[in-house]
Amino acid sequence: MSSLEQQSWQSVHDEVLRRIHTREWKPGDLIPKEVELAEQLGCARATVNRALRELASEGFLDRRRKAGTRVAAHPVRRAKLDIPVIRLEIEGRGQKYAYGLLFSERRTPPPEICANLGVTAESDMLHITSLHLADGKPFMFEDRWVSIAATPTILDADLDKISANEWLVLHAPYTRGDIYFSAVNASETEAKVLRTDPGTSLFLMERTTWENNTGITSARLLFAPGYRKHSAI
Amino acid sequence: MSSLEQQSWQSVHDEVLRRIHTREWKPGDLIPKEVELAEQLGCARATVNRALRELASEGFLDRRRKAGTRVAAHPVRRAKLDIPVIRLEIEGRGQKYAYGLLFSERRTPPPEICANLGVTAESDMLHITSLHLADGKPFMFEDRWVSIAATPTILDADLDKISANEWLVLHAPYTRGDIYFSAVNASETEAKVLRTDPGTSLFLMERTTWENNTGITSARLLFAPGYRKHSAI
DNA sequence: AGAAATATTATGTACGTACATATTATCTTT
DNA sequence: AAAGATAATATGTACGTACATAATATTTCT
Repeated sequence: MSSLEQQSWQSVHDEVLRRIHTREWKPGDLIPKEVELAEQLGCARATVNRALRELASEGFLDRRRKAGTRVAAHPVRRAKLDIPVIRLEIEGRGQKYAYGLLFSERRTPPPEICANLGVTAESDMLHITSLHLADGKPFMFEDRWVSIAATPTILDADLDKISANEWLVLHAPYTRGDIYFSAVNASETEAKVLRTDPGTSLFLMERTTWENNTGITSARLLFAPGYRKHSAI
Repeated sequence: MSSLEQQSWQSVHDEVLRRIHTREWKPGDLIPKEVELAEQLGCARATVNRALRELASEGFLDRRRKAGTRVAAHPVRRAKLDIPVIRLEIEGRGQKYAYGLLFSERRTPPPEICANLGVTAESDMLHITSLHLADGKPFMFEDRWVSIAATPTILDADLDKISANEWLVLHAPYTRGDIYFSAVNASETEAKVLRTDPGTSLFLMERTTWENNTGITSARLLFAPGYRKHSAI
């Protein structure tokens, strides 16, 4: 509002957000163009541009060349979800992390894994199941398939010492990934591993990652009862 | 790598990411400073700055003034989760949206809501339960508390026509919010509303929002069996 | 030697200019 | 009037310069 001296892109960001919040600019409204705002607020267009770009990426504004900038008609909130290595997630809660490899086998994948990763049924893959513990209690059950063609060095990794989860993050960065969150009833075996009862509701995270259209790994992460994933917005 | 003519911040972004992916720069490594990179890649420092800033916000780099820029030692993936209005989520799937108000009452909140929103037990609040349907089938059961002090105009809203979910997004923008994702077993009443069996595993989203430390609303969104929340990464 | 003051440095940001690009608006042609 | 070509325009981005800021490194003081 006051066009005093130095303006930072943060202050422009906050001022625009204030006008949206107070409904001075309503959803769907066309807001002044960058040059006008810069003049109003007493700063350079680059500064306004940075602020508006930020607000657009946060979902508050819709911007299009020539058409101008509008307040988002249907504000879509973009939650930022941190997906850290499981060890760090557990240690971040102040709990002691432990890990146990349950099973590891080199074989060809079942149909659903082929479909997920886009590989053939004859692919050379590593199938690993493991359990992550927090303060000695089962925390997460990991069932993972890794393409050996995409990451041959995983055969040298000592998966008794370091989890596939962590090894992959450090040695096989990916370019693209998918995550699905859902809820499932524990099967007999899942319940046994996680020391709970069959039928208990469990939080499931399914992750698939690619490096330039080459499927790397597909994992099914099943969390112990009571797990909650948090996100600020 | 080739320091030819025009360079865009995107190309710098991709080149740096390539060096991280190929482990030319390993986790923890200090990378060249902005001026050096700009020289190497044949562009202005501002361009390098934009690219590195982006990579830092994506979690690939850690940057500190004077200390320089390092490849993130523990890559934390930041998934971006879109939280649209339920109506749009359903329509986006190509299904027909419908909505029914189950219950609406003006009363004082129970202790857990007070704790969530940071309000007193004598607060004037609106308690609303409703059902969102996709193609005529129950999709999501919403149990919501709204602070009347924070948003008095909600008393004028016709909550038979527009859901509280959608009304609040359009009329009560918030500055801060929390989301928790988890899995729960359906209770008797929840199962009845969502037309499933008690004990079925359900995906739960708990949202609380504030406007400058004033609690606005706290909602419990319970999704029908089979629901999966997707996120690209 | 240890503490405090000072210099150094890499990132952070602001500004003005210039040009690119996507889209809309306008004008021409048929 | 419909279709196609052309002009106009708001955002997108690149660059160079200048200065701010935070953190580290160095020097000075006790």
